[in-house]
Amino acid sequence: MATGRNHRPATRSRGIPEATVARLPLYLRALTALSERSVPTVSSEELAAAAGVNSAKLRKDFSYLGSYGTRGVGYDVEYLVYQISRELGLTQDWPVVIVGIGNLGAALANYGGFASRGFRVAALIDADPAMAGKPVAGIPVQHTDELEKIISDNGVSIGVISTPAGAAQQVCERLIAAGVTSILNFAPTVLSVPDGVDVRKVDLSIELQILAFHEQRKAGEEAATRRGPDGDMSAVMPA
Amino acid sequence: MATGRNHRPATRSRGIPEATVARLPLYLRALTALSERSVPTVSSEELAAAAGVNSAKLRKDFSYLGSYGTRGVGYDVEYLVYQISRELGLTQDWPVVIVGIGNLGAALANYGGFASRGFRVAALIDADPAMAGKPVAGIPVQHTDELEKIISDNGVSIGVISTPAGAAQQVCERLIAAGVTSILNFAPTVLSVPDGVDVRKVDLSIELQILAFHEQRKAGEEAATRRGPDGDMSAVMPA
DNA sequence: ATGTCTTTGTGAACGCGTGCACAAAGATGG
DNA sequence: CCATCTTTGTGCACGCGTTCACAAAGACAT
Repeated sequence: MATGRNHRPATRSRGIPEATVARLPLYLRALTALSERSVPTVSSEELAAAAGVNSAKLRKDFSYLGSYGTRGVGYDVEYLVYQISRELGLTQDWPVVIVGIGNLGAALANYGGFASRGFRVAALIDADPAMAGKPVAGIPVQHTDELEKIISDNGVSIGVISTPAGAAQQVCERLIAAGVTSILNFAPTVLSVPDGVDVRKVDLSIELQILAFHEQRKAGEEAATRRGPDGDMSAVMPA
Repeated sequence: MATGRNHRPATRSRGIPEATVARLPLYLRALTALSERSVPTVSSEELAAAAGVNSAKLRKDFSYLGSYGTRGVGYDVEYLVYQISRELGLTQDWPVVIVGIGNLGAALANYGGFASRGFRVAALIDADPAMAGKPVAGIPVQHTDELEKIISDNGVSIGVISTPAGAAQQVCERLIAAGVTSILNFAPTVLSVPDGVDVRKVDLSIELQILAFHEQRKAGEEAATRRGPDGDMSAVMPA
């Protein structure tokens, strides 16, 4: 059992760096917007600005996918949309299940971004019997007892966990046992998963705490300038 | 106007690497759990396992904060909880506003993790006049017109954006003009912010797409195993 | 056809983050 | 007081990711 996020050594699959993969959806979004405005081609500079990254980085990212640009002109928008979609596996249909239909789970079920790009909410699952049958976002909630059957019947390989922290690990294990190999975890816990299972974590509280750190630093910066960078903190030190 | 996430060069504030800052909340959570079970001390090995990281990494992370451990024994749980809380700025109260009270915004307002650690939801703001006054999570929703007044009256420096993508940039600019310097963005857009403002992005759709990429790779792997690690993919290449 | 101009693709250097491996430090027992 | 044992703190090497800077490639005008 490997613990936590899958930090596989040398994650490079077919030579595409993980950092690049993480940016592809960003490019894809910008390109889709251009495509809807019927823009035929775009330069690395323009696209980089739209995606909020450095243009050299963007070109290097694309170079991992192949040489899809034309020098002196730029990139063909439609072609690039197709190539990135294919690379990300969005040309196929990905059924997902959402487990834990509380406030967050319901919000996820209603989130339009899921359905938009190849992802289909195959089922909503909750442990509360009172929820069973109740429709959320037009999909009836099913009870946890059905979990294994739902996964195998629909060929689900991606699961979303939005349960309370206490239930997450157990749900995770059941999902994996039933055949799920990718998990998006919203519960504030570290999940232990076997090798070969990918976990991505979204933790609202952690994001806020990171912001608080920087915020505090900004606030303390003017005061710290007085007597050097390392203010004396001995007053607050306990015995 | 810098575009996108604030990738400040040399983000190290007081010598604490950004990667370490991102893990501190993880350690804090594990330590809090230990504290509640009245565990007095913990070794780097144990704590690392609980947080899902390498023990060497954890020790190096703590070394940036100072020498808070005792060789041969481990770390004092209570003391470490205090030190990390202080470092993250969680010993003070952070009022936050949530702008955009749709499904996601409501879920965030109800999320317990916000209130738990020094974060207080000062106000919920929505552009829909029909929402005004309606209580969500016990807090009455206020109209966007009040945004500037709310920010300055409450001394808010952290804002959460959970509006549709189209409204995000405009909301962002109003927040910043009113005094907000840290933003947690749930809208699927790249935000342009001036220097000195921190933006963190949470994008559900992007996380799913990254999972899909790895999922697709796994699916293609068995086929690729036949003739070496770098399977020839020309069959699926379009003209 | 040739020259100019634009934009891509990439070699190379640099910096950050990670993990190993070990010395130093302190606890504990005799 | 000394020896042993545990666990921290860190020097060092390595690899990934980012960025610069430029040569190669192609479009386009003349």
